[in-house]
Amino acid sequence: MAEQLSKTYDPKTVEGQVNHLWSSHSYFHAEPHADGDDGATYTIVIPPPNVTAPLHLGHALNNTLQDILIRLRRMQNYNTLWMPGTDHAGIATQTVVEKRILSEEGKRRTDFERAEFVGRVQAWKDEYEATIIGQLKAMGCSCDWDRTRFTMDEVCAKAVRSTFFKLFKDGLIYRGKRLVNWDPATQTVLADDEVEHETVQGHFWYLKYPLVEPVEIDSEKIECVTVATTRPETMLGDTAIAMNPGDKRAAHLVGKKVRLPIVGRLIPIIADEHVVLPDPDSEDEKARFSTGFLKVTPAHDPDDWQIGQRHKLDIVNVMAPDGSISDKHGWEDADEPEAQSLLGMDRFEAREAIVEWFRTEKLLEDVRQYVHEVGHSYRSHVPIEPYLSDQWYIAVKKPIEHLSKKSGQGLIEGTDVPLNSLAGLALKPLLDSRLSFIPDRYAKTYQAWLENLRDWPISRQLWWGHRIPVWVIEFSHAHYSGSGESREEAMKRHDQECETHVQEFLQLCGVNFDNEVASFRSDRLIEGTFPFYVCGKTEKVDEILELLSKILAHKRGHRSKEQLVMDNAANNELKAKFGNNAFKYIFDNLHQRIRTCTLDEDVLDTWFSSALWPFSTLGWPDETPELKTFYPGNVLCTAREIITLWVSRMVMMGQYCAGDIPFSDVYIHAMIQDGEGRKMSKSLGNGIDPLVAIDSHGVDAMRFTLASMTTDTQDIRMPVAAMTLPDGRKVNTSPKFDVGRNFCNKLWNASRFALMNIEGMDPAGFDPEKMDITDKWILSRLAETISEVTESLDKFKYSEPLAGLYRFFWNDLCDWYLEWAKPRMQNEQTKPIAQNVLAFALDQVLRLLHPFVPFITEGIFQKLNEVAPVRGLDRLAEAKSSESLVIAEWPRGIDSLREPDAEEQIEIVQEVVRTIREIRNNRNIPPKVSLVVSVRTRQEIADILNSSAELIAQSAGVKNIRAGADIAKPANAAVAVTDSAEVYVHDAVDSEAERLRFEKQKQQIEKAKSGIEAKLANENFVTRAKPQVVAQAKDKLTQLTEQLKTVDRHLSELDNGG
RNA sequence: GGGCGAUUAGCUCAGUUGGCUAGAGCGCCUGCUUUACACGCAGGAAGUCACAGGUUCAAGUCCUGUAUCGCCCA
Repeated sequence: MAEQLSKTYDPKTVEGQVNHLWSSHSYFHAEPHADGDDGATYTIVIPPPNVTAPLHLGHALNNTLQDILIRLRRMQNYNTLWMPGTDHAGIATQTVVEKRILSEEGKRRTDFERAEFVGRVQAWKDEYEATIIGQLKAMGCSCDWDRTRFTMDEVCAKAVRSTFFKLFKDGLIYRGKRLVNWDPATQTVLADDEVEHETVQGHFWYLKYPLVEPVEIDSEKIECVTVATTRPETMLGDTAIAMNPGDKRAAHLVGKKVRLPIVGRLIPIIADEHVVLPDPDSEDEKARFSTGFLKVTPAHDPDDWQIGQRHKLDIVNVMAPDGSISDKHGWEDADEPEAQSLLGMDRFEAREAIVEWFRTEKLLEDVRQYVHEVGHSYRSHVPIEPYLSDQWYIAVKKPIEHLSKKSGQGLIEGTDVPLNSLAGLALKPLLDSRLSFIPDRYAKTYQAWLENLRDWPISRQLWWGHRIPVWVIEFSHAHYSGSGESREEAMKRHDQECETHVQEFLQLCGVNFDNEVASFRSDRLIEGTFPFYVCGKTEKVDEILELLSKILAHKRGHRSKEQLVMDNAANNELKAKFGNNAFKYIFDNLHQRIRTCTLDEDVLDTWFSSALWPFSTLGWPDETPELKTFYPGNVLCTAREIITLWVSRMVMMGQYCAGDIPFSDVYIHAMIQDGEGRKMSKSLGNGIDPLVAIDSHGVDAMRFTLASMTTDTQDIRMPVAAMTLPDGRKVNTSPKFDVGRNFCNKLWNASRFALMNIEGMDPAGFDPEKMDITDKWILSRLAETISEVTESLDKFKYSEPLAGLYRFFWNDLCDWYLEWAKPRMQNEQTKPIAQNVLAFALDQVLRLLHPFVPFITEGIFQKLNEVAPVRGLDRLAEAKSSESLVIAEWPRGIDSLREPDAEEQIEIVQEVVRTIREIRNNRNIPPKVSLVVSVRTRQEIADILNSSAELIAQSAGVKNIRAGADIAKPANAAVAVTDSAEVYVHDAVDSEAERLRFEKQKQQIEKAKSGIEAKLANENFVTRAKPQVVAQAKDKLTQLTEQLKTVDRHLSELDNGG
C-alpha cells in the first residue's frame, strides 16, 4: 500500500523530496557526443544574471520559460544542454560594493590598492553567485550545474583574451577621442543606459557675442550675435557660431568672426543644417527658444561635437575631470584675467559667475525659463557632463579582409554596413532568415540598431572587470641630428627602431612576434609621443612586459650602471624565466629608448565578455567536444531591453569568433509590471521576491502563474499585494499566484484520488473492446491535447498550451471523467478498464505538465510508479516507463484515439446535464432530491441520451430519464429549451420562474435571429460570402426559428395556465 | 524627436487567415460538509470590444486619424 498523500498539496515537502531525487542523479547533465554520433542536440545558454543582486521576478519568468523549453526537449530525447552561470556586471557590481564599503566603513575605492579592492568585489561576487545559483535551483531550473561558469573565470577570461587579440590583430580596435557620459562626482565614464533622464526646471540664457567687424543687413547695423544656452559655462570652450544655411542672415554673416567674450578667442561663424531656425510660433520648442545662432562647443556637447567634426573645428576642453574649470586639459588660451579668475571654480559656480559677467557687461540679452531633460548619473545623481576622453573602440563597420571570402564584401543593400564587417556579420543572418525573433516585431529593433550602429566604446574606468590587455609603450624623444632628414623623418625612423627593439626583446623572451603579438603605433600625438600599443595573444606577453615595466621603473632614480643591474626581484625573475640575454637586452637596447611601459588601466565593457558567452562557456577558443556538439545553440530567451546591448553582440562575436550564429531563435518575453503598469523596482518597493512567492505558494504555483501569463504581449501586469510573514516581516506577493496554487492543489487531489483507485491495477485486465463512451471520449480529448500542447510549445507559446492542459485536466478529466468513473471503480467488470484508462491519462498529463510544474508532477509520477508501474493501453497506446519524469518520454501523438463521435455525444450529454442542473438550482430543488426527467428531441439524439442515461442520472441527480421524438410535456414539469432538445423536469413547475427564463431566452433568440435574417436578406451576403458561411447561417436560422417556436409555445401554455 | 506596443466583464488576460448570440481565471451573487479537493462542487449575473472615420456582404479582428497609458532607442 502506497503511503497516503496529504489532503492539500504541501509544496515544501514534495519539493524537498524531488530535489533530493534530482540532485542524486545527473539528469540535467549533458555530455558531448562521441565521435560519429550526430544525434539531435538542444542548447540554451542562460542569460547570466548579474552578481549585483539576488534574482527578481523577471528572472523567475525568464528562467521558467527556458526551463520549460529545456525540459520539453530533454523529454523529446534531444541531447539537451542548459548552460548556467553568472555575469560580473562591471559597473553595477562595483557600484554596489563601493556604496556598501562607504556606508559600512566610510572608505572610498581610492582608499584601497586596486588588487585589494578587487578582492572585496570578488567576495561580494562569491556571496551573490551562491545566492543566485541557489535561487535558480529553488525555481527548479534544470541547468547542467556541473558546467556553471562566471564571465570572469579562467575559461571565460581565455575567450576574452583571444577575442580581444583577434580583434586587435585584425585592426578593429583603436584608441579614439569622443565625448562620453562623465560623472564628475565619481569621476568615471557611464554607459548610455546608466544615465537617468530627469525633467529639470532650467533656463535659457541669451548671451551676446560681439562681431569683430559689424555687418549691415537690410540697412540695419549688426554688432553682436546672440546665442541661447542652458549651460553658459561651456562658452569658454566655444570654437564657432553656427547658423542654418537657410537663414536669411547667413549670407551676410557666415565666414565672419566673433570675439568670444571673457576669453577673447576669435571664432568663425559657420553654416550647418543642424541649427534650428527661430520661430516664436512654432510647435517645436527648440524653434521658439532659438535665436538662429548656435554656440558650438565640441568638447562639451555631443551635437556640437558632430558639428565640430563636420567643420574641423578646434576642440577646447575647459574642465577638469572633477567638473571644475581648468586650463590644464586642453584649454590653451586662458590668458585674459577674466578667464583666469574662473579657473578652479566648480561648473555651477562658474555658470553663475559667467552669467553675472555678461549681465555686468550688458551682454546678457534675456533669461527665459526652460523645462528640459537633463541626464543624471544613476550613481551620484549629479548632472552628467559630456566629457572628452580617450577610449578604446571596436570598429564595427570596418571591412575585415580575411572574411570577405566567407561572408562576401560590399555593402548590405540599403545600408552602409559592409557584409564583412562586424555589424554586417550580425545583420546578414537576420536578413537571410537564419536568425528569427519571436515575436518577430523585435527583429525591427535589432535591424535598426545594427544599421545605425556606431563604433563600440569598450573601455570603462573601473577596477572590476577584464583588464584591457594592451601595453602602452612610450618611446623616448628622438634626437634630431639635423643632418639631411627632416624632423618628421627622424622621429619616424627613431620610433621604427624602437619598435624593432621591442620586437627583438620579445623574441628573445621566446615570443613569436608575428603570431603571438599584435601592435600598432598611434597616429595621434599623445603627450609628446606617438604611443606604441602592444597586445599579446596570451598572458605570457603580459608577464614579460610587466617585468620589463618593473625593471625600467626601478632603473629610474639610479644613475650608475652598477645600480641599474642591482639585484631585485624583477631582474631575477626575468633572468630565470626568459634568460640572461633578454635581461641584458633591456640594458643594451631598451632602457634608453623606452620612457614608460604600462598596462592600460581600464577594463572592458561587461558586454564584451557577455558577447562571448554562447561559446566561451563551451571552451572556445579550444576546439572542445562541447563546442563541437553544442554550438551553435538553439534559443536565446531574454527581455527586449537587451536586444541591442547583448543579443546583437552575441551574434556579431559568434560569427566572428566561432564562425556561426550562436542561436537561431531569439525569444523575447514580456516585462513584468505591477498592477498599475509600473516597472517593478526597488525604489518603488513594488517588486516581488521569487523566494517569497515560492515560500507562500510553492515553486510550481509560481511557475504555473508566470507561464500562464506569458502571451506575446510586451508587458504583463502582476497586481502586488503586501503580506506579513509569520516572523512579522512585510513582503510583497501577488494574488495571481493563487491561480497556480489552486491548480497544483487540484492536480494533487485528483492524483490522490486516482492513485487510491488504481492501486493494484492489472495492465492485462485492459481490453479495448470493453471501453465505454467516457473512456473513448477522454482518450480522444487527451490525443487532441497532446498534439495541441506539442505544437504550441514548438511555436514558443506558453499560455496557450497551459490553458489547453488546464481545460483537459480540470474541466474534462476531473469534472466529468473522474465523476463518471467513481461507480465504475466499484464494479469488478468495469474497474480494470477505468483503472487502466485513468492511469494512462494521468501518466500522460503528468508528462505534458512536467515542463511547467516539474516538482509536483515528479512527486506524483514517483507515486504512480509505485502504485501502477506499467501503464500502457495494450495495443492502443504506449507509456514508456521511466524512473524519473525528467527523463521520461514526451507523449507521442495518438491520433488513432481521436473519436469525434464520442466527443459529440458527450457534449450532448453534458448539455442536458447542465440544463437539468440549472433547473434544479433555479427552482431551489435540494441536491438530495432525485428527479424524473424526460427529453423531447430528434430520434438520433434521443438514442444517444437513452444510451447514456446512467451518465446523466449520475451527474444530474436523476433517478429516471427517458428521451424520444414524441415525448409529450408532462403536467407539472419544468421546461428548458436547449439548442437541440426540450428538457422536462417532472414535478418542478414554477410558472413565474419559468416565464422569466423563457422571456429572457426569447429575447436572446430574437436578437440572434434578426441578426441572421438581416444577413440573409442582404443579397450581397448570399452571393458573395463563402457558400459554407451562407449554409451555416441558414442552418442557424432554421434552428433558431424552431427554438423560438418552442419557447413561444411554452410561453403561451404558461399563459393558458398550462 | 524616432520606433514598438497596449486599450475587450470590477481585476488580469485570451480571441489564429475578417464569418460571434465575444471567452477564461480571479472577484461578485445563489446553493452545497456530494467520503479526491472549500486552494473545492453546482449554477448565475456581468461587455457600446478606447474614440472617430473608412474598406467589406460581413470588423473585436484590416486601413487612416484621435486620445490615454507604457516600453525601447536618440
